[in-house]
This record gives sequence, structure tokens and C-alpha cells, in this order.
Amino acid sequence: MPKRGYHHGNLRQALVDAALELIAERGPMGFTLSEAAKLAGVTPAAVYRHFDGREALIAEAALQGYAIFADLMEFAYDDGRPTALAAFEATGRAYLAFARKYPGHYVAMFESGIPVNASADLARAAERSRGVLERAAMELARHIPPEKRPPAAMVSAHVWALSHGVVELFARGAPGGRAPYPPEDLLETGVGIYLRGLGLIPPDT
Amino acid sequence: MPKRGYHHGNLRQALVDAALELIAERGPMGFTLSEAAKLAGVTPAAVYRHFDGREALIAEAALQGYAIFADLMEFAYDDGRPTALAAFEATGRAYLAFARKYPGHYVAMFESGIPVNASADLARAAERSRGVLERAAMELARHIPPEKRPPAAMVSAHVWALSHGVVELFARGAPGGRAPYPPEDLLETGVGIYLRGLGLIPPDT
DNA sequence: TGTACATCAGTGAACGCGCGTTCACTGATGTAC
DNA sequence: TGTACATCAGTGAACGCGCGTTCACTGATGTAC
Repeated sequence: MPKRGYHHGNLRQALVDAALELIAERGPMGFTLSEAAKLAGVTPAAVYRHFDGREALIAEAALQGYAIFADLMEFAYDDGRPTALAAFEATGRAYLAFARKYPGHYVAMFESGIPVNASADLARAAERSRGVLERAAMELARHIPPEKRPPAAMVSAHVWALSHGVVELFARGAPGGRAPYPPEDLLETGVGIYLRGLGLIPPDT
Repeated sequence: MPKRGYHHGNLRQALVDAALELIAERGPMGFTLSEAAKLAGVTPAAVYRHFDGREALIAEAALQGYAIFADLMEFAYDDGRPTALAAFEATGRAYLAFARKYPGHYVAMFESGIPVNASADLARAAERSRGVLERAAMELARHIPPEKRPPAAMVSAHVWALSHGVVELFARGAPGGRAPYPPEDLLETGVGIYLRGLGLIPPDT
């Protein structure tokens, strides 16, 4: 829709997209409201028709990110098919894929310092995405004898932390020098060893 | 040493300390050169006697961080005593302890976007700290039968990623809501399960 | 011990700049008749 | 189909502010004799 001229057509979303681009490029603190406006082809003052300010703009970006993220995770989990184990691993891979494909959203969600309870919508969206990973962990844990079964919330926290660490350290500019292995491999092998530790994969495969 | 008056005495370090405080409080992008100068009780122009600019100041903070970090890791590793396993676990704990005790340094090192190869000194300091974890992983791996032994660099990357993820997600403001478990416990259990997966801890303990 | 002088760390005024935010406005779009 | 009017998204000028950076300077400290 090449709506040009005085009225923009869909400035609200254009501003979010501009913010995402700038966030991905320069970090959550590395851009200004005016830059986002300029990138969207609009005067800084126009932003105030749609957002209360910079914070609100980032919050909207994070919100959209959580929605996409949750959808992706749910799709990958696929209600636990074909097996709880395979579905769990797919969820981990989806995490990394999301971080790769939507770097702006990822940073807005996890590095912008925006608290999840900044708004009810945001809290709900974040809760939904966390829920998928936790459900995957819970289904998986059912295959462990109860007396040595760690809480599902703990398992999902472990995998989440490992995934996040891989993204931050090895899937980006990488502060620790270049990545020794492709991030995908690192996550795959890491989760594999972890699942062996839980007794969910036979030790000799 | 209450040196007051026209000359500061040790402005260079005072500026680094001020920067660290501001970084810990507001993130690597959340402070200005002028603020750091003011916090050190000095005119913005005075900064240029000691640093080329904001970047150089942060780089110095990161450099000092890497030095402390490497020392801490080496101390915790203690040349593999009492056992390779115990020393490895101690190293992981030291990682978390460092992040807790030196938040400004930690952020300057891993979240400021300063590339490690910004200077030779920085690269060397970063290399030294990474070396400790890698050596710990290598010693540990010697207890695994060679044919199923993952490369030491991979093991250390796994543990590093897990530690970093725990720090970022659960040891701070925490984007995913409040931490479900204390970060120390999360790392301890996570590493424990991982080491079981490597066959380094018997599966029934 | 005292005096003259060199050194140099930090001052303070100045600059140009881009920021966030406000405001009355303008002109494109949609609707009623 | 045409005309009059209401709506409202985006303009552009204006503001005060704090930033980074420069510069000639000042005054504390150290040293030579």
C-alpha cells in the first residue's frame, strides 16, 4: 500500500519497526526517539500521536516480540509430538531460531531493562511464552522416576539459561572472541548432555 | 589519603570507579562522560587528561574486570585441588560470585558491546580468564573415556553459557519475572545434572 | 632553609549540536445531505 | 454527483537542556640551587 503524502497510513507499526531495526543495530539504549521517527520518515512530534514516549515504544516492541516468541515456541512444541523428548528439543531450537531471526525483538524483550510487569498485556504475553517451555519440561519430567525428578520449573530455568547464554555469548558480536562452535551445535550438544544427566537419554548414545 | 583541593591525587581510578558505579546502576549506555566526571567530583574536561573519551573509560573498566575475574577464577580453581571435579564446580561458583560482587565490571565486560580485541591488553586479560575455565574443563574431561569425550572447549562453552544465562535471567532485575530459585542453586543443580550427563558423577547420587 | 622556576592536573567559559516535548497549524480523508 | 463540514494525523517552529569537546588559564606540587 504505497500511501504517501501527508498521512502515513500505518505510522504506529512503522515506528515499531524502525525501533526494532535500531535496537538490533545499536542496542536498546543506542537510539533516540527522533532517530526512530526519522527512520519512519516522519517528524519527531508525530510519535506522540501514538506513543507516550521512548519507553512506551520499546515496550510495544517487546510486547510484539513476546507474542511472536510464544507462537513460535508453541508451534515447535506441537503439543508434545512426536515424543515429549523430541518436542522438548525442538522448543530449545526454536528459542535460538527466534533470537536469530528477530534480534530486535529479542533485545527489546531481554536486554532493554523493561520490566515485564510494566503493563498487564506485557506480563500476560511473557507468561504465555514461559508457560510453553515449562509445560514441555513438565511432560518430559514425567519420564523420570518421581523420587529423583527435579521440579519442572527448575528444568525449564536451566534450559532457558543455557539457551540465553548461548545466544548472548556466541550468537552475536561475542565478547569472548569468536564462537568456538556454531551456536546451534553448542545448544544441541549442551541440551543433549543435560538430558542424559536427567536419565532421559541412555548414556551410551 | 584525603587529598583535597585543586589536585585530585588519583583521578584516573576515581573516574573508573565512578563509571563502574553508574554502569552497575543504569547499564553501559545509561551514563554520560559528564556524569562520571561529576560523580568523581571533577569537571568534564578533566577526564580528557586521562582518557580519550567515554569508550576508553569503559574499556579500562572492562580491563580491570577481566583481571579481577581471572584472579578469582584461578583462585577458585586452585590448580585442580582437591579433585578435578570439585575444582571445576568451584570455578562455576566463582563465576556467579564475581557477577554478584562486581556488577559494574561484569556489565562492562559482557554487555557493553566493547569488542575484546579493542586493545591488546584487553584481549590478553580476556584470554587469561577464559583459559582458566578451559583448563578446568580439560582436566575434568580426562576422566571421561576418550571415545565419548567432548572437546574441552565445548564443555567450557556450555558451562560458561549456563552461568551467563543464570546471571542475566535470574540474578538481576530479571525480565522473566522473579527468579523461581536462587541463582546459586540454579547453577549448582544445572551443572550437577550436566556433569551426570558427562558420566562424571554417578547417576544415582 | 629559602627562593625561583618548571611541570602539569584540573578549571571554567565557550561552542555547536541533537535531544525530548509543546503548540498552534494545515491539509488529507471520510461522511452527511 | 457535488458540496460543506468534521475529524484527526502529521507539520514545523520553538523552547530549554545537557551533552562532548576545545582552549587558554591557574594554582598546587616538586625540584634545583
